Amino acid sequence: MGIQERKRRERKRRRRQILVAAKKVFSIKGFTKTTMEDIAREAELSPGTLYLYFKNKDELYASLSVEILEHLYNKLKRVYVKEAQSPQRRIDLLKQTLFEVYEFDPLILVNLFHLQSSDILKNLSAPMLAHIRDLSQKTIDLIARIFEEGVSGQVFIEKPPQELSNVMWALFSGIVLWEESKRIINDQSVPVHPAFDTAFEIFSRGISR
Amino acid sequence: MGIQERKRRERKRRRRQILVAAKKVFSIKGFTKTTMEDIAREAELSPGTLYLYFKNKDELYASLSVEILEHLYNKLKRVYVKEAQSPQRRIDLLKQTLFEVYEFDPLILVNLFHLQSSDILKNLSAPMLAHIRDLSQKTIDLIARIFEEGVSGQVFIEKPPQELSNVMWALFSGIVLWEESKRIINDQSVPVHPAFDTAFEIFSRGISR
Amino acid sequence: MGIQERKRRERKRRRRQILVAAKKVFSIKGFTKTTMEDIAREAELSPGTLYLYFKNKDELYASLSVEILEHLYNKLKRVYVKEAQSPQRRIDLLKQTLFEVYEFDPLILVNLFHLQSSDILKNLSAPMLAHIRDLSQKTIDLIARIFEEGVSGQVFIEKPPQELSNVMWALFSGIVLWEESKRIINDQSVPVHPAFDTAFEIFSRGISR
Amino acid sequence: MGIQERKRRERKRRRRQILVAAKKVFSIKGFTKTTMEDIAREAELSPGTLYLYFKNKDELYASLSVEILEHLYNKLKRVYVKEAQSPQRRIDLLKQTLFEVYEFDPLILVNLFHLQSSDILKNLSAPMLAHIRDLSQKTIDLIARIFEEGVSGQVFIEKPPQELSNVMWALFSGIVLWEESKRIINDQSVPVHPAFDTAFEIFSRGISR
DNA sequence: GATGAATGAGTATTCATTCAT
DNA sequence: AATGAATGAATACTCATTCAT
Repeated sequence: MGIQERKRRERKRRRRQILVAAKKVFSIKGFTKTTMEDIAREAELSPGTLYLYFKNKDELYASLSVEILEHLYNKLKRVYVKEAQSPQRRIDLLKQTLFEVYEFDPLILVNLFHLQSSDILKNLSAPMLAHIRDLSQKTIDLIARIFEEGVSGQVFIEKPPQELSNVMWALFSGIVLWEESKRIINDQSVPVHPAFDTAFEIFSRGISR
Repeated sequence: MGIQERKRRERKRRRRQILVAAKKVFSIKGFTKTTMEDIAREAELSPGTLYLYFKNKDELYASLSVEILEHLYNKLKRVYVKEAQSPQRRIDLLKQTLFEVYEFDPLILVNLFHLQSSDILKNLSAPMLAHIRDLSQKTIDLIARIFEEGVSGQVFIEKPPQELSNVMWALFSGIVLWEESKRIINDQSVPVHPAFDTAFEIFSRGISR
Repeated sequence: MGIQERKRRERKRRRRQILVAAKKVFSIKGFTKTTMEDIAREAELSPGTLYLYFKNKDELYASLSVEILEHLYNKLKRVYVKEAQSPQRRIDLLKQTLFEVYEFDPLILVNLFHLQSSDILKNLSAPMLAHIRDLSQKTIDLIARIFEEGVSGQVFIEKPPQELSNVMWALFSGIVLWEESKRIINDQSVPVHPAFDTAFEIFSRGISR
Repeated sequence: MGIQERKRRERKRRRRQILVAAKKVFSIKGFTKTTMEDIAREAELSPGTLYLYFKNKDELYASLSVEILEHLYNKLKRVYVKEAQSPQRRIDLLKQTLFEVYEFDPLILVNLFHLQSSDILKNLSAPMLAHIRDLSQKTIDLIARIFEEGVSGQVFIEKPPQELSNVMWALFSGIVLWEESKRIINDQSVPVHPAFDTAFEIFSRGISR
């Protein structure tokens, strides 16, 4: 292992060290209330060092979400690549992958939504921004393709798009997600209401017996 | 109408004037970048006046979401109250109500998620906080009840809770919502991918043909 | 006196209060070592207040020089305007004016040189920058005209060097040097005004034909 | 040549390499905006190395001016030393020398003025400071002597103003101004050398008896 | 009630300087 | 000698909030 390689690894280790500290502090104090000094202290580094690895606070914050998105995308690629798999099997793997991501960071949704706010996006470097856009686009495409193939292979029923169904579904699920996020943030053991198991089905299908 | 009453109305009018201005500025500049002076200017009032009607910036921001939640809850109450209605009809009214709310403020989801962040919650007055908790609990209960009655009346199929299905569903829908929010924020007419119409169904039911 | 007028005066008084404090601290500690808090403390105001009257530290610094330039220009205008005066008399008044400026702020040359540095110029607002350029151009033009007319009218008479001539010569040449340094820094090919060839002679010798 | 000698030369070469880089970057970005890393990059060295050759940023900056002052002083010494030369010839050589310095660094006046600011002087090491004071004193003395002897020997003859006289005059007066500004800043009662009363006349007119 | 000038606490960011390798 | 990663002190500037009028 050359000296170059050793340095590269050392650098990666530091980056990780900072990200771990940042994730911890952000999830406790929230984005605004967290100071760069808080993170530095948690990482046992000086404030200045943080800026050797991340352009600014926003970019450090965004990097946390990017990490998970990358993980998700790479996992999904592997799900999709294996030719032999049936659409049904792919759905199962998709679910499993999503759950893994969730276990790694239960706040992923809250963070992604916050990342979306113009507050943060405007301070990111162009490459970082492009990377995020590209990554989320490819992830969405991949997920969509899994379902499309199921439909075209006639394994899944094709359901004609319903007027506004997506938006309404999004609103409905958003409200439930909001409940869910309260549970996560406050770390209370209040489960989502069980009635929603049925609700999701009905609402998204627009079907009843 | 007594002088007391006139004052009360005047006071309500001012409050509304501020909320309208706040909503406008917040949705353009985001929470952090919006200053109290921005809002004051938009409302054609002085900064000091804002504090006669709202305890602080966080409480002003939260009030916007509370307004919509109150609107949603009141609508849903009316949906539920009418005894004669069938569960199916109630679902339809629920969808319609949600869409109304969406039209009133497409950013509602983003705002609710932001409100959830500990950043803001910690600055709210106790009564305000209690009000929000109460309101969201009652709203969720109401929605749940609509589905429960459909199930107990055997109008809807009862679906046994699947292990983790809620969480996975939330993750999946969260990612799609994230896409949707990009569309709203950037005001582009990129619709959610049509494949998701089928995806929602499959994913939430865990069922295929 | 209306309320408007009273406010305008109050505002002007505050501005002056800040400038006086700034001049004092700057001349003791130099530009870089002086902090905005130093100035605020000296002016018995809070740091934030400084920014209600000056866009930033650079603009506050520049305003000090602008003030003197304005004073100089206005004095010189009066010198020039009185039609009946002889060129000789105008030279005397010019010397007197320069000496007044010197007495008001002996550091004027150093400040003008520093102001000239790209460090500061780049942070000034466009109007401020334009004002400075305009003011210095007009001042230089005015001085040049005084000598031109004396020469073309062939009215100077010889006199022995006067006491203080060095200081006055320094002030005069400093202004021309300032012009020259601008030329050097901006790499523009605007030569020093040719009238100064004669001006130097007359000014330094106190002699004319 | 011993190993000692080789090392000494190598050391000098590095020093020069740094000064060349520093001069280039300082003249582009100005003192404050130039970082030590900028200079290191330009010199193709590491930041740490700069500190092996210069105590700190201020001392590096000052060294640039010292270099030129040394050059000027050495040249002038040679002008003066040759006994046989006439005062007139000495004036010509003085002019020529000043112009050389000007060509080497047109920003010399600006730099000297900046060096004069208390900002920088306070950070210099005692020997460096003494060296600067000594050097400038001796340079001024030398120039003064040239004029004194010309006057006392009654040997100047009249000449018409020469091309470039403005620039040369500026250089000359700049040095005196620099002296004058030191006096002002340090509040010392060292008057400008009286010989300059005559010097100004001769130098600016290009005339002698 | 309304104002808006003044406040001053709070923080992201920079960069000269150091020192282990 | 040279490196350059790490340091951490230093500070301009912002803006939510207050309060005398």
